[in-house]
Amino acid sequence: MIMKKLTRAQQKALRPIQILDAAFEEFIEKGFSAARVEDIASRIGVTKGTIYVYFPTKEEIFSAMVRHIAVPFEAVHTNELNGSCSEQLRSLLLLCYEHILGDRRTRELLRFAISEGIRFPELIDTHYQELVEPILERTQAIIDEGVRIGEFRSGTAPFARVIIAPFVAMMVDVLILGDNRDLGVPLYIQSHLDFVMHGLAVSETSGSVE
Amino acid sequence: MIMKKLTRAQQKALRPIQILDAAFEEFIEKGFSAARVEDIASRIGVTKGTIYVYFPTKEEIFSAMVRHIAVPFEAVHTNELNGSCSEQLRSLLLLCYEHILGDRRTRELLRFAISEGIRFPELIDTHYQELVEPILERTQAIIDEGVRIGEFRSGTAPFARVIIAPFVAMMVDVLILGDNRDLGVPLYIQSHLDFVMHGLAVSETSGSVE
Amino acid sequence: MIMKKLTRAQQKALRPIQILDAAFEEFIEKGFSAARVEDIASRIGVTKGTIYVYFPTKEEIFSAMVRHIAVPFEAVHTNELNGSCSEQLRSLLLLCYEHILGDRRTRELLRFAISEGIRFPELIDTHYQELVEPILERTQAIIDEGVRIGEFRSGTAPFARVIIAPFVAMMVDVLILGDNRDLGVPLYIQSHLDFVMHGLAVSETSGSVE
Amino acid sequence: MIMKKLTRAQQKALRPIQILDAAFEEFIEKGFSAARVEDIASRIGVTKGTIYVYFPTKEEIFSAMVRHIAVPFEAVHTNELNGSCSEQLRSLLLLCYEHILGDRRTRELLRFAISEGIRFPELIDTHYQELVEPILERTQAIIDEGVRIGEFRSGTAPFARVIIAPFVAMMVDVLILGDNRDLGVPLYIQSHLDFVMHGLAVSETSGSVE
DNA sequence: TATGAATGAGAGTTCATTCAT
DNA sequence: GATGAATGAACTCTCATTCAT
Repeated sequence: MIMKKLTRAQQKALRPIQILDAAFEEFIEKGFSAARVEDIASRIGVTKGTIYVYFPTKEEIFSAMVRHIAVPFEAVHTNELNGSCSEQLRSLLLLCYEHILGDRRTRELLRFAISEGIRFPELIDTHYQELVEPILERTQAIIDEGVRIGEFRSGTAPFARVIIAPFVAMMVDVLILGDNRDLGVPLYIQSHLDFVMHGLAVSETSGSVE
Repeated sequence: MIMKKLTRAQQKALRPIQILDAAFEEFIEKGFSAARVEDIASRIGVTKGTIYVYFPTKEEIFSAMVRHIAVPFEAVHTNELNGSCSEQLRSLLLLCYEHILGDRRTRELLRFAISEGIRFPELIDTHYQELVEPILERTQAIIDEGVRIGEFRSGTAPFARVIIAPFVAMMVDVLILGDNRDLGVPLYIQSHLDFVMHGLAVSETSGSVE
Repeated sequence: MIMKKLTRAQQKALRPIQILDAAFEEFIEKGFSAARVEDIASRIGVTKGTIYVYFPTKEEIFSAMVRHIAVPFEAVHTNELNGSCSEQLRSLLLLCYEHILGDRRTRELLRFAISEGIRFPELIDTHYQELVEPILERTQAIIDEGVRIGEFRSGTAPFARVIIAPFVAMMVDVLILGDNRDLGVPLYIQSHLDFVMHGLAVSETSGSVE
Repeated sequence: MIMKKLTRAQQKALRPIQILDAAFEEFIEKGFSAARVEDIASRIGVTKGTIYVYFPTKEEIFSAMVRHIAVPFEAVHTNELNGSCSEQLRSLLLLCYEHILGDRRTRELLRFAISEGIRFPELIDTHYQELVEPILERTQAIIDEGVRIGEFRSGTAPFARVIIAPFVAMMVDVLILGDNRDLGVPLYIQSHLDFVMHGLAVSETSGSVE
């Protein structure tokens, strides 16, 4: 089963992906400027000259890497969400959390948007298009439906952003503290869901709060 | 009133601060690695050499700058919050929002924590100690009190983090998109507050939601 | 008549020549150092590797190219020159001018001698042996004969070099300005010939000039 | 009298000139592409970083060097030429020859025009403006006057270029062979002058030559 | 205190050359 | 014979840092 040697053609098709994966790690650790092309090369056991066979500049490596990791968060659209609107929203949020904790790529895209967005504006667009907007749209759709059928109370406009916010905040925590530390994620998620459900619920006693 | 010439002593006391302010701007725009000591110097009309009179290395400039901008978010502790727990929480959150929109320093500290935290671990500590923890503690205190006196429902533990989250998410948006774009902040804040109040309210009908 | 496919043997025999022709163009445009082996290859629709099948180093390509283009200026010896010595000289000079304007190879050899002669001393020898000396010898022979039979006046020694000089100067102009610009060549040639004839003529009034 | 140490200010004013002089030598020996910035630096005992304090790119060093060496050949205009037109022309040509043999700068400018003119078009302009045109203009002026007063015969138009040509051809010889070889310059000059005088002389016997 | 010329250790990039396919 | 992926040495250019003035 072990195939140490790939054919030339296989190797060639693989190289750009290997490079971008290696670049991903280096850029995360060092940032764009501090990352060295040679270190990217070392990670996959080639010399820096090889990198330049596939990409003309370090900038291009970075941009290509962003495109490489920014796979659209399709699950958010394709996943069939069942049950009441509450249940759908709950499923959607859980889907998001799984996505962070499992997929560094999407999470690190946020880091790049924050740290390199000024120099790579495309990054910002990519981040919003691939991650933020899909989630916001789906969320808002569920809320709207919930409000329409009377399952959720009607309220102030940009609800979706607020409802999604704890998920974003957790991404930030993971980015800063790393995913090996215990951030109390399960309890946090529970709290988030609990809160969302209460916040959206049609309640009689809430009239006087605001 | 115009004081064109400062005494030498004043000048001397001022320089480090000028440098750190200039460094702050450069590090935001370029990041630690890409920022040039010479550009920091240019911003205050001196030359490279002068910077090294006050700081031994670029690393030191960065660290000192972080300490310089990370003024503890004291308002969060000193401000007298009046009224019911709801009102106090509301005041606290509004205080936070004012803090983002008015004070780039605290906001950019978050950027540095995300972008340079790996290389400057102190940054992470600073960010949590100066910004995150004070807010969380005060928030939690209010919630606890609210629960104790029956104003808020009792719920799952890390409530404070969830309640603060929309504020964090907005910081991230401002970091990524800049503060000159219209991010719909007033409405967002209203939505956040509205949501928090409903989520914490003691409601009768919410029993079946989760 | 159309021969799209050459036999392998023909192809093989052709390649080195194709390469040297392509190399000639590249070396003219860029000079030895700046010319890229890959660009030479592109010109004939092959890849770098192919070049190295035929030539071991870039230096060798250059040297071989020089040998390739430095076809001895045989016309200058073989051409039967008829008529008086004046007429012969006139024919010889016209032959040289045709040679410049029609044949870039010889002309560019001069460029290489000037620009790369220091690093490729053989170039200098080649240039003198293939171009300069044949012309000088033939010229001097005609002059000597003219002087001997009293058709030309006798004069100072290195006449041939001086007589040939305008032709050299025109080569230089073409090298510098390119052969697409109008350099007034026909008139220049006329002037050159006119001048040579007067300069060599046995005159009575010229005694006092020097 | 020996001053090993110059003041800072003196040193600084000197540096660019030192660099350009060193660059001149390197560019002559190696050509633009093959010349190394580090070698230019070594020649004046500094490191390559120093070069970049004064010039932003190698291209700029080259261009600045060309401007540096291309001092207009003013002697050709300012020198008072006395005597008959023949004598003036003779003096002018001798002036040119002195200029080649004494001043490498002007001579090497011709080499650069030939070898790097394609990539640095300004070089060509400079060479013509600073060297070629001044000589041609002055020469033509003398010829015209000589013709006007009947000292020279009238002839075909671009006489000046032809008359100057032997001087150009000798420059080329020196460029190719170096100025340490014995090129028989004195005799060549004598022959050139002799030829020019005969070629321009008003002669009775020359009618049948062309 | 401030300067800025000089340094030198890199970093990005290029390209002649090799060699397995 | 032809390819082109890979190499690695070399080169240009950058910039944090030093230090004499």
